[in-house]
Amino acid sequence: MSQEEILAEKKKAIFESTLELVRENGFHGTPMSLVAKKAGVAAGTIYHYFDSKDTLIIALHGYLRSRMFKTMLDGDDETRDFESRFFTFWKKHYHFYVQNPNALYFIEQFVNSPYYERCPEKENDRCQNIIAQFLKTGIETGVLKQMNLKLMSILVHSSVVTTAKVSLTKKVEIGETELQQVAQVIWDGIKQ
Amino acid sequence: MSQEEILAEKKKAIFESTLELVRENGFHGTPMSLVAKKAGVAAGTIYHYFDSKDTLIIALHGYLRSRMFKTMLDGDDETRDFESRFFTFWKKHYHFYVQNPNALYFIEQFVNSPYYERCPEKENDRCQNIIAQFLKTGIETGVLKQMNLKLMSILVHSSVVTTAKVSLTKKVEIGETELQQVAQVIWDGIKQ
DNA sequence: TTTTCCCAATTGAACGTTCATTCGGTAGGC
DNA sequence: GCCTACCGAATGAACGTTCAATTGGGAAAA
Repeated sequence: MSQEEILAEKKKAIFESTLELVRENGFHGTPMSLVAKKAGVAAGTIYHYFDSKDTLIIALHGYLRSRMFKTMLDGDDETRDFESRFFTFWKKHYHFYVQNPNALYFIEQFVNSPYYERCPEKENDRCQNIIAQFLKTGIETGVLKQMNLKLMSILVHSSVVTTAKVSLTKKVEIGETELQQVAQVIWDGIKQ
Repeated sequence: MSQEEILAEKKKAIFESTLELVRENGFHGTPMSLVAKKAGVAAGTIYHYFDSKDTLIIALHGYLRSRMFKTMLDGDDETRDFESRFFTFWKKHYHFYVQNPNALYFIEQFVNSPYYERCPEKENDRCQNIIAQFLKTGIETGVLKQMNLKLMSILVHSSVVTTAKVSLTKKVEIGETELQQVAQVIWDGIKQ
């Protein structure tokens, strides 16, 4: 095993530990000592990889972003018609969040906190960009309404996030029927 | 001025102070000493009204809820047709959030934090209930799609919140046109 | 091949600070 | 004289961060 892989492993352990603890206890309820313990490293080790707690949290956010990015890209069959591509797309995003609840809650906490202000990638939300790029073709080909692209992307994205949160908190049982219904609502809303 | 009103004034000052500081610095970046200073009271005084910092924050959340509740109820003209009532309703909600950004950000931080788990009013979200009650008549009269009421309410509510956040962060300039557009997307999505 | 040396990785106890909370005391209305 | 509202310095625990010490693997020297 190479030096680099070991390095990556420790870093990853710290990330995973932080992710879980922040989800459970929030930013302020997550002491570095606990992060260290859960990650199986010494407290000082964290500071070998990150300058401070804030840096760690901002880095974790970036790490989650890129993981999400990778997951969300593949599996799009461009030969199919735009409508069914939209539904597949929407549901895939939904499932990603449901399968990664820790990431969802961390990110939601993060973007609503003052951390987000200081976040370098704030402007270039790649996750939003993936959606935007997809919707763009829909608008250009006249399948979707003429509308500010960014605005439409955010609306679609927020519907996914909202539905995932509803599902995870079990406020409403989300089966295949409900999933289809919600996606349909958004589709009917944006289609020309 | 009655005893009660004086009491209300100090309490309110503490609430407002907390609200502003939490919005700016997050929960963990808001020490009680600062809350006290900004509210113009002694640190100990806060503990005359609240058992702990957590209690204060949960109480503030309840306080904001009831203020929102009051604001959002009035101004509905039941004689008009359902569609235009929906648009007025949607926009009124939007404007409330835009005019109370501190409340919006506080609540968004709150509901995504572990505080929310321990929140007694978690189940009975009155704000969601107002929306639900309104949409209910729409579903019953066949103007809206047949769909889980709670789910529809949450979707509508989240679209309002999302749009307000977009507007406040100026990611997209939200004028009357854009506002109408977004409301239209949601309306087209839920209408029968 | 063996020995030496170096440096990055790692440790965890110790430090200094920050912060929530406490508490003894004052003021004033009833 | 009692009770409620209020004060703010003092307290002690918790926490982020530091640092002197240790390890181990690999490169350079022998």
